[in-house]
Amino acid sequence: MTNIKDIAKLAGVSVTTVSRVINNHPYVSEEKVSAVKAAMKKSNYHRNINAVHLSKGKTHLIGVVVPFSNHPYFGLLIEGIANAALEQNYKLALIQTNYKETKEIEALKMLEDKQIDALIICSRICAWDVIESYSVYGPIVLCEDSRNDKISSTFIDHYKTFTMALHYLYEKGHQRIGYTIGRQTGANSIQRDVAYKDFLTRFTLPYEPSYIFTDRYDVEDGVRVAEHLSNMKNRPTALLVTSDQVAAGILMSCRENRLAVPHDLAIMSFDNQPISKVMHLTTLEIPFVEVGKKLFQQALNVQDVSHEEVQVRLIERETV
Amino acid sequence: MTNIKDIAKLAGVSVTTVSRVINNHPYVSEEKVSAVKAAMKKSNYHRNINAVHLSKGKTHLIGVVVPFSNHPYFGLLIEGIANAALEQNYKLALIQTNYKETKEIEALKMLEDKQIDALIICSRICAWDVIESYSVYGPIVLCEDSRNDKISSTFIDHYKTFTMALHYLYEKGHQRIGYTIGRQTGANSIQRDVAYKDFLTRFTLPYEPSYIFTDRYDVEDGVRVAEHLSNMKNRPTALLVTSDQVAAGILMSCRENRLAVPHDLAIMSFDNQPISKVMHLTTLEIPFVEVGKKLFQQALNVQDVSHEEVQVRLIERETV
DNA sequence: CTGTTAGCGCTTTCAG
DNA sequence: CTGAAAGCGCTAACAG
Repeated sequence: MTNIKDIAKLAGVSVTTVSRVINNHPYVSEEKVSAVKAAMKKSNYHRNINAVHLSKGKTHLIGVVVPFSNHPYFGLLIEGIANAALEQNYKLALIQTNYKETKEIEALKMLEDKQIDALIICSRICAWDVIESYSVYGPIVLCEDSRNDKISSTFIDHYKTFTMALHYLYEKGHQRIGYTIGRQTGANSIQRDVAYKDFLTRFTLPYEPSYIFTDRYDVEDGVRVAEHLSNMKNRPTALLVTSDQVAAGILMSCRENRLAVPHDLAIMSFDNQPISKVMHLTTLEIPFVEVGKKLFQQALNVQDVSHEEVQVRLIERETV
Repeated sequence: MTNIKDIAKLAGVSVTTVSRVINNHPYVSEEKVSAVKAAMKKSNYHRNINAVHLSKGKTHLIGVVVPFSNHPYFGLLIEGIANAALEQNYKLALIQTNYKETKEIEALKMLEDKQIDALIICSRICAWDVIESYSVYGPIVLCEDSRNDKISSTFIDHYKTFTMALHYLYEKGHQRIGYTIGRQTGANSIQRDVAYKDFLTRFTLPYEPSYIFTDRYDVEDGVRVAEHLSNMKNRPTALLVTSDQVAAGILMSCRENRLAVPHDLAIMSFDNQPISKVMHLTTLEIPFVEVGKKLFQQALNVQDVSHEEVQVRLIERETV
C-alpha cells in the first residue's frame, strides 16, 4: 500500500505538499501540483481514509437507527436520508435495533466512540434521559416532537394531525371512531392517544377500548383488524389507521368479509405510500423526502439544536 | 478526551497493559486488570475506534449497495444482512445508488480506501470487469449467479426457477404466458429472459413481445400492467410476475377491470412478502433471511471465494 | 506477566 | 509557496 510518504519521495516534495494537493489547498506551485499528481497516478495512490479519520477526529459517517429496515415507513425514511447523504458525500451506517434497547445503546456508543459523527434515531426505545446523556458526544436527531435543548428533531405534530383527522371524520358524521397503531408506548403513539381522548372528551363521546388496535404494522395485521371488526356487534364506523400497509390489509379483508368501505367502515390512513393510491385510500401524506433531508441537515449541524415541524397533507380518495 | 496513555498513567501501568485489558488478552494479573478497569471507569474512558481502525487496517464495516432502500425486495435483503451483521457485531454502511454507476463506483472506492472491509452488491449496474478489478482490495459479494474465481455470490438460479415456473403454468393448461420484470438488463433478468425463450422454443410457442412488461417494480406498475392487459384482444392467460408488489397491483386492478383471477388471468409471483399472503397470491418464496446471512458470511471470508445457491419454494395459493 | 517502542498514514501548526 | 516535525490513539513485536 503506497502512502503519502512514498508519493512525497517520488514527487520530490514534502508530505505536507502532497497533503496540500490531495486536499486542494491553495498556494502550491503548478509544477509541484502536477508532479504530485503524476506520482499519485503512477503509483495508484489512494489515501487511507482511516488515517484521515483519526487525524481529523471525524468519519463522515452518520448512524441511522431503525427498528426494522423492511417496513415501508422506515424504508422511505432511510431512502430520504440516504438521498440527502448521497448529495453531501456522507455515508450512512445503518443500525437495525429490532426495538432492542441494547442495540440502540450500541448505536449511542458508536457516537461516543467517534465511529460516527452523528446519530439519527428514527424510532427510539431508550428512555429520554439515556439518549440525552449521550448528546454531549455529538449531534443526535430524533423523529419525534422533542422541543428540547440538547436534541434536534424533525417531527410531525401528531397531536394536531390526529385531532384534525378525527374532526374530519366527525364532520363526515362519524361518532364511533377507532384507531390502529404500531407500538403503544412510542412518543408519537402517546401523543395520538392523548389527542384521541381529548377528542372524545370534547364531543362527549364514550371511550371504547375495543376500538383501539395496537401493534399493527403491516398488511397482515390489517387483515386481522378487519376480521376482528367483522365479528363485533357494535363496531366503529370509522378507523384512523397509522400506516397505509395496515389500511391496505383492512381494506382487502373488508372486501372478503363483506364490509363495504366507506359505507360500513370509513378508513383514513397515513403515509401515502404507492399502495394507498392503488387502493384509493384516503390518507395523510407524510413528506418522507423532506423529513429525510431535514433530519440529515440537523445531523450535520453540530452547533445548533433545532426543531423542525413538517406538515402532513390530506389526500382525499375513496375510503372516507 | 481521555486516552489509553492517561489510563496507563492513572493505573500505574504501561499502555500495553491497558491495551491488553481492553482487548481481553490473557496474562495480565488480577490486580492490574482491576486497577486499569477502575481507572477507565473513573475517567469515563472510551477507546477511539478510528485509531483502532488505522492501527489494524480494518473497520468492521461492511458496505451494502442497493439501488433503493424503500423497495420491499431490497428492504428484506437489507434486513437479512443487518440481522447477520448484528450478531457478529459488524456495522453496515448503506450505499444507495439509484442505479447510478458513479455511485456504485464510489462504493467500490470505499473498499479500495479501506473504509469498509467488504462490499455486498445487492444489484449491480457496473460492468463485470469493473467490479472484478476492485476485488483485489477486499471481498466483494454479489447477488447473482456468477461462478467466477474472484467474486463470491449468493444467488437464485433464475434460469432454473423461471423454467420450473413456466412448466408449472404450462401444465395447468396455459399456452399464452407473459411475464413482468424490473430492469431489463440486469444479470438476473437476462437469465430469466433466456429461460423464457427456451421454454417457448421447446413447446413451439410463439414469441409475443407484448406479453413482456419491463420496468415493473411496485404496485402502481402492476396496476398499469392490468390496465394494459384489459385492453388487449389476445391477452396472455397467465403471467409470471417477478415481485409480489407488482402482482398485488395487478390483482387489485384486475378486480376493478373485471378480469377474474385465475380464470381470465393466472398470476404467479415472487418473494412471498406479507402482502402475497393477504392477497392469496401463488408465489415463489425467496428465503431472504438465509440469503442475507450467506451474503454476510461470504463478505467476512477474505480468503475463499464461494458460490451459494439458494432454493426458491413454491407457495400455492389462489391465483393460479 | 509487563513495559518499551516503533509504527499505522495523514493533518496541521510553525518557521522559513 | 514549502517543509520539518509533532501529534491523532491504539496495536503488536520484542525484550525482559
